[in-house]
Amino acid sequence: MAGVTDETPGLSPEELGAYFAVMEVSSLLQYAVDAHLRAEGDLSYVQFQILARLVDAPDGRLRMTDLADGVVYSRSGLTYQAGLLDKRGLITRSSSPDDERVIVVTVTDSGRGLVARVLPGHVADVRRLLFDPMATGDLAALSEVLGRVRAHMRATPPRSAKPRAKRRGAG
Amino acid sequence: MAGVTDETPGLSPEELGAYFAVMEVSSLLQYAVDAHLRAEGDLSYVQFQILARLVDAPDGRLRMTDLADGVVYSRSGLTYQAGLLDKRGLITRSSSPDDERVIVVTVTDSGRGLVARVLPGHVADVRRLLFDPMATGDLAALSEVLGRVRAHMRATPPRSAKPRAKRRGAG
DNA sequence: TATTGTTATACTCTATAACTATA
DNA sequence: TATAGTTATAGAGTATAACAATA
Repeated sequence: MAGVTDETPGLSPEELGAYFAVMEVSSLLQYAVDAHLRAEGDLSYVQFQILARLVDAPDGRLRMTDLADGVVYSRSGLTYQAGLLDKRGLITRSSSPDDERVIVVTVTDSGRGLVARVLPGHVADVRRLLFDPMATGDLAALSEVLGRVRAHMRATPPRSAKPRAKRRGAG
Repeated sequence: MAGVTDETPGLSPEELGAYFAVMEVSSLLQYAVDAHLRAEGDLSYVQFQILARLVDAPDGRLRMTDLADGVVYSRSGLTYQAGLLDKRGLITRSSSPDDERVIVVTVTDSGRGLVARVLPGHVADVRRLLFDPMATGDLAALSEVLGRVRAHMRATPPRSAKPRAKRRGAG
């Protein structure tokens, strides 16, 4: 892409390289991690993220909306995934006493067990691919840079952020 | 995930944070960029990558295999995407005189035009999301760290790296 | 036989819109 | 009316295996 046009705006060669590096590293990392999760636990990365969030939540419970917010996907997409996890006995769903509209998702022991089973390999993958090649100070540097970027991203809705049934002001 | 088990091996809280940051940043970045490409040029990120690679290649030509290697996907997946791009007149495909098995993919002027048209916005997205929030020195630091990681990844086949065509041993 | 690429096919995933029900 | 979630459905994308053709 370096020579696309003579007036390619904006990105210096270094920036372009950094951008490509981010995308390639994350792509390969996700590919490897996803493959491992599927092989070890028959879980997609999304499913693993859902379970991991639940395992980390107080009492292992979260509302559907909380999960949807975290995993970015649409509500119907989450319903689909939750249906699969439910069918496998990895989670349960029950309506909340406080608000009958709300569905509370809870990880089952089986779900916890599965997470515990795939986690070591998952972590090992991440370590091998992401952290092993790093030099001293790299971790701190990466954390700081990406921390800043992430904070900025979170504060800046993508543009056409469609909070589905939300968004009232702010056109 | 911090408290998954008492003996979660491997990753320190800082490493876990960095890992999550990498995945979240890349995910949001790709989501935003993909949305822009679709809106501006009716191109998926994968399709854009194919075109961008071609635009950057000598004479705007690459073999199918070269493209498949770069985009990671399966050969049939590339054939599918190439079919879509071909149908839209953004690329052409012709067999190589050197090796009749080989299909050479070439970007058309139309394809170049489309890339040129969506590139400014694409670049602007990347700048806004990835580089604007960075502090002085962040770019260099990120490049160095991820450069190392990427080099390591490239040198280390994921695992059962598909030998491209077949696999006979290893079940 | 090995390699390049296509095709047929089945499947996973995601998004949209319509719908139910609760608040 | 607004929110939480589901369902119906349709479409994009991907992987696998069988296939044809060339080396």
